Amino acid sequence: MILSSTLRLMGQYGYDALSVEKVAKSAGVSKATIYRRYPNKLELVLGSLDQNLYSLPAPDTGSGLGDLHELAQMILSFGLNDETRCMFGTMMMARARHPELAQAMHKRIVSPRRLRVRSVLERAVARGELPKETPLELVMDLVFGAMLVRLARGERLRKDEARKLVDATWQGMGGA
Amino acid sequence: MILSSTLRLMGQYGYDALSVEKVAKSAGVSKATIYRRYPNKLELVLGSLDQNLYSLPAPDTGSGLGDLHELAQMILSFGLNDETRCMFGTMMMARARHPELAQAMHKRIVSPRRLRVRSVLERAVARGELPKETPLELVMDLVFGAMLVRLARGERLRKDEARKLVDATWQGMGGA
DNA sequence: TCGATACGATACGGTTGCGTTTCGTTGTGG
DNA sequence: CCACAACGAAACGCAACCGTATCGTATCGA
Repeated sequence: MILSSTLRLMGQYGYDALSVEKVAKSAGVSKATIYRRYPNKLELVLGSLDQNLYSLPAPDTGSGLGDLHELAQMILSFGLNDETRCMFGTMMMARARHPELAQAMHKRIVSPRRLRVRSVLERAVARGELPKETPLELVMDLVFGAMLVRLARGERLRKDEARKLVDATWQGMGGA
Repeated sequence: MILSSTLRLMGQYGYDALSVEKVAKSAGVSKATIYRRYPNKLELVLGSLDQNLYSLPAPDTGSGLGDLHELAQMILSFGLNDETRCMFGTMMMARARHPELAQAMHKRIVSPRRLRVRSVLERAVARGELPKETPLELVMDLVFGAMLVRLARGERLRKDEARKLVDATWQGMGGA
């Protein structure tokens, strides 16, 4: 409860504006209890990241392009909200003043999702749907990035735009 | 001096961790002087954004693809630093709790750059290098987004990756 | 029943920061 | 030379927050 409240409030306020008092009140817990379990605010937040790690389903439509579309729709449905924006903003800001936090957020939030997408792409390469020399990191950056930049601007990505985005990236990489 | 110091410290600390005292010390000015000119911290920051607006040069290599490469290299050289990351992080976080600030940052930092890229793309369409129905916003999101996501992860984009990125986007959009 | 452990409520000290106020100083125009 | 405006230095009240400490209570096993 403490950790999930922490995570939720992180998505609402970000690290700087998150206070242990808020977590305590939100979790229905005394502040002392929090400090008995976590030595300080940073460790509390790190703990909350360790506990609840986001995940992405692993689509398997039979074709790499189909899988990519599936993933894009998933992200579109669940990953482009205010909490995600706040999380990413916090991660970007944290890299300068709380590198530990930025690293943990990357490890727990970004990496798992990227691994999912990477496995989809690797399967596509193994099938011969994408050239062997395809720069997979770049493909992921294109897809994730386009969504992230929309999120940053506070504008919604439409479904047809997401489709076009994946198609263009796929074709631009020489996909079959 | 006040406004430029504010802008510089914004790129260093972000909005939350920016303090008027820091601005005063950095600008060699009394805190009272700042409050004589700006009613509060938010207005001070908004003023600093109005004063100094970032810009991008307008390349003209003769071909749309060449222009895009030029722009990408520009962004790569000057736009992917810690300050930019902090600014973007602040903008993303601000959208929830200081919409005014997020809007101002978008207007002063993001929009000018996007307009530059858009004019390059429109010229390419006019030349027939890109299809008339090309979704220009999406093209920009792909290019900017891929760079932004690298910035968010704290990883550097290599020059050859930037080239590949632009090439793939161009080809994916059916560019000539 | 008893002792240990965890807990909630609460207050505390210390720090930081916002925005205000006071007061003495500087400088500039008339 | 003087009046006035702008300024710097410094202190202030106020609030938020971090992390600690105190104390009374509840729970639970022996």
